[in-house]
Amino acid sequence: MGRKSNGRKKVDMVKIQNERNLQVTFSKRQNGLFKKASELCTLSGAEVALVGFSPGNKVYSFGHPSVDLVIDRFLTENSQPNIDVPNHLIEAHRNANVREINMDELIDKVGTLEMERNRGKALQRTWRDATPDERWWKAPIENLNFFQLREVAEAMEMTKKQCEIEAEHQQKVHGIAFPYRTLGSALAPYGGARESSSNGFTFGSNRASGSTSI
Amino acid sequence: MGRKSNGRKKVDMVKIQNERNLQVTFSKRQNGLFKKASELCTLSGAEVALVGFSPGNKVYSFGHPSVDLVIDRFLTENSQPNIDVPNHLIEAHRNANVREINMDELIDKVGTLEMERNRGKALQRTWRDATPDERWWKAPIENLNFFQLREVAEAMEMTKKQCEIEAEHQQKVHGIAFPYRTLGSALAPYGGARESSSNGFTFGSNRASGSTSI
DNA sequence: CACGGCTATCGATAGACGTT
DNA sequence: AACGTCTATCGATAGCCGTG
Repeated sequence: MGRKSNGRKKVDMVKIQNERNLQVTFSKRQNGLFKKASELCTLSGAEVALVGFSPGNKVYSFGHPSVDLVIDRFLTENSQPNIDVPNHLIEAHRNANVREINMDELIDKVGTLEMERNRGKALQRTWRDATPDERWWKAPIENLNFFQLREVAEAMEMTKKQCEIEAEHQQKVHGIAFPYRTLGSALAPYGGARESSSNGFTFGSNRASGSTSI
Repeated sequence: MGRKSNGRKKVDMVKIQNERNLQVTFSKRQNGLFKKASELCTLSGAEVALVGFSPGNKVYSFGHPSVDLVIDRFLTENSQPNIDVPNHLIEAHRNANVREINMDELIDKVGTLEMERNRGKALQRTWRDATPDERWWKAPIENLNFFQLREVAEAMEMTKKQCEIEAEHQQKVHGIAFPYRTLGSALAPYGGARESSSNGFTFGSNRASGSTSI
């Protein structure tokens, strides 16, 4: 009986010429790479940041605890030797310190996916013909993949943490109590308590190809 | 006769407890991750930067064309407040059901500022008069009053819950566990140690104690 | 503590095809 | 164009042992 597939075949480690295969391969390996990074973080608790640009120049990134934190740390601990990164960028980035980053991350995470699907080029051809009113802005959370969900959840956790800290501060100053100490207890979708690890996941955020109006 | 090895065995995706195994696994997977990243670059010609800190806080990195170049590009393009989209996200949620509205609330209450980072258009009306370069970087949570914080926290809680539910669903479908019950290690500790970086592979050597942190 | 090597498995994915 | 699905393989690696 004819097999439905000849199965995987070895491939030369050279740039793929076939445009279509390149796209598919990039997509698959892209996910695989993220997964690997994620697993490494989970298994060893290491901090990892992964950023890159697809063949189409779309940005994609992954980070644990977050891309910004890791990059920041990297730049910081690496500033001694020196680096090419313009100082103003480092500073700008640094200004987005922990507290702020969380919220930024959150927004990024949630919006990122949709962003990628809406912005620039992609929008022009991919979704232009499709009814824009029902495409991307349809189904938010539902469309996020597992890793993205984790990222979102974590981003929220961290942000909330900041909220609590900030609230606690305000309480000391204004004397108002904050009712959300350990919200974790508020929900119980799962049976038992779980270990909380974390991973970041962010798909093509901004940027379109060189022809965009950016 | 007696096998020299029982062969590979499946391993749970949770932090490895055995210190030695953790070290070995990190080392192996670390190499694997780099290799994957490298292959992705070769096959698709994508630009990738990978930086991280081992459990022992040693720096390691990989980059094509180089870590610095990619990070630089990432920071640059990420600093450009000219991406537009989050809008849709909001509207999408607005049109959606209750659960999503939470995210709306969240973004509405806290996101305005941060969103400038991703929306050039919004910038025009809300913060156009203010120096964009300092506006959206500054003050997110700090500027919220107690009650706003409460709302934010609550919104996040509900949204997170949705994430968990959704994740639970995905777990059933994809068989991936969702490790988010309570925050736990959302905020990773900051160790010290630096070393290395740039082109190709670079492994951190021996640690340096001084921590730079923020 | 970081690697090199070995074996038996587990996991990732090239190809082909279908779906949104 | 980006993803999901399926099959047959190829590649990565857990567990062990040894070396620098």
